[in-house]
Amino acid sequence: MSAAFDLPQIEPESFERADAARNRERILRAARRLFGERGVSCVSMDEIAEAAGVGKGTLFRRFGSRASLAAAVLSERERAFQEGFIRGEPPLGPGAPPQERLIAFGEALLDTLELHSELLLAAESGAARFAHPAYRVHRLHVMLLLGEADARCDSEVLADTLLSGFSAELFVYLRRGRGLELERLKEGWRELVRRTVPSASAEPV
Amino acid sequence: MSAAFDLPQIEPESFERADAARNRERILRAARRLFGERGVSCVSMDEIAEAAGVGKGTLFRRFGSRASLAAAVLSERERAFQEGFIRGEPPLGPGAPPQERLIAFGEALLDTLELHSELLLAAESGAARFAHPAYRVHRLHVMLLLGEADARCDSEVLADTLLSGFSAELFVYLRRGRGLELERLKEGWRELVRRTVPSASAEPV
DNA sequence: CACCCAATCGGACCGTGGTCCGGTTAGTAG
DNA sequence: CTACTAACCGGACCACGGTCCGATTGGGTG
Repeated sequence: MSAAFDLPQIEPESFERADAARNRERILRAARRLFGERGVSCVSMDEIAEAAGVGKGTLFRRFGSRASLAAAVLSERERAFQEGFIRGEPPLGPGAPPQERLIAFGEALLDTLELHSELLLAAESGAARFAHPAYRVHRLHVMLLLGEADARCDSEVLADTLLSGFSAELFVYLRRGRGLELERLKEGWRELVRRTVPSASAEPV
Repeated sequence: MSAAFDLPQIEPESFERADAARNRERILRAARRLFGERGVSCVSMDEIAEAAGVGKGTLFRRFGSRASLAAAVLSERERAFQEGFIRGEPPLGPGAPPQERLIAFGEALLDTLELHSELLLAAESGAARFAHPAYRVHRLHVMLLLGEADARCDSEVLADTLLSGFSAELFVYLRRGRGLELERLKEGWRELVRRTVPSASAEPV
């Protein structure tokens, strides 16, 4: 069922020269440090390159764009998160009814946003969000749960629509701009899922 | 009920010198023309300024940012749209049950996106979307309809969540990136509203 | 060890969105 | 008509993300 799940993670490409690997590590370390010290939005790519002791060309060759670098910094956490909802314990992982898993999934996304909204904001800039492999994994996961719960819906469209509520931009607006509590957002998500997705105990057609 | 609706539209600020007004018009005309001729994303602010016969400083003083200029170009259409759902005919305007109005509202948003996705993409860049007065009007409208249909929900959070499905970025991704038909998106929206918002004929608590 | 070439490096370079400030002008008061 | 000032004008200027290409070097081969 949920096989074929060897994730398109962002990895060191096939074979990498020793100096290239060393530079990737240096860059990631420098980025993590500067982002942590001064806030993601206050660090330029030039500064990261300099702090890493590396040319700007190298930085962009390795990571392609600012958004992509931010995503790379987050990739460890993302991998753990994916592990959690693919092979972890219920209700996030397999075993619980799909409605509950969906609720847990959204709550976990909100927790991630709460911790890393700045980085996610950078990572999603432009249309980068939808291009990123992680988004496809999330979408597939939600689609499967939706299909499991209710075969009648257009799970493809519904999955993207539901996920759009977890954009970093919206989160920052609601949380910082409007000052809403995290718990309130979670309750909103629970309520939305309860209304949208039939629970296991509901009518079986 | 839905009084206090004198919209915070983007207007010529209070009093404007004659040359300032002339320049605003020139800029808008030039922007509309260039956007139409070459595509929004292929026109720089420098080019607009030059085509309008105006300095760059003037352009930015008038419109503040690229996003804001794009929004101004769309403001006429937006005003007509607002007219439609505030004072127009049912089912978009007042008179129809809230569930139907909500469906019509979303379909109209999707039509606007279909026609102007490029401009909207530019207008929403950054967090500009939530800052724009038009967004607040849309949110208020959805909140009122939600409250009318079902007092028990957290209409504030739900309104923002539902509206997030109409971001230009998501639309472009679904429509161009994934090639989904417009009608399919509309059907997805209808289905979502049907599930989320109780119809008039449903249980009145 | 010497050779070689593909991969990598780094910093000069570009176009962009956005800011700044000295000079200019519209509109008013006398 | 003149004088005055607040608002406006324009283009030089800045920092940033991203590209390019000549110089360099890793590391396999004979």
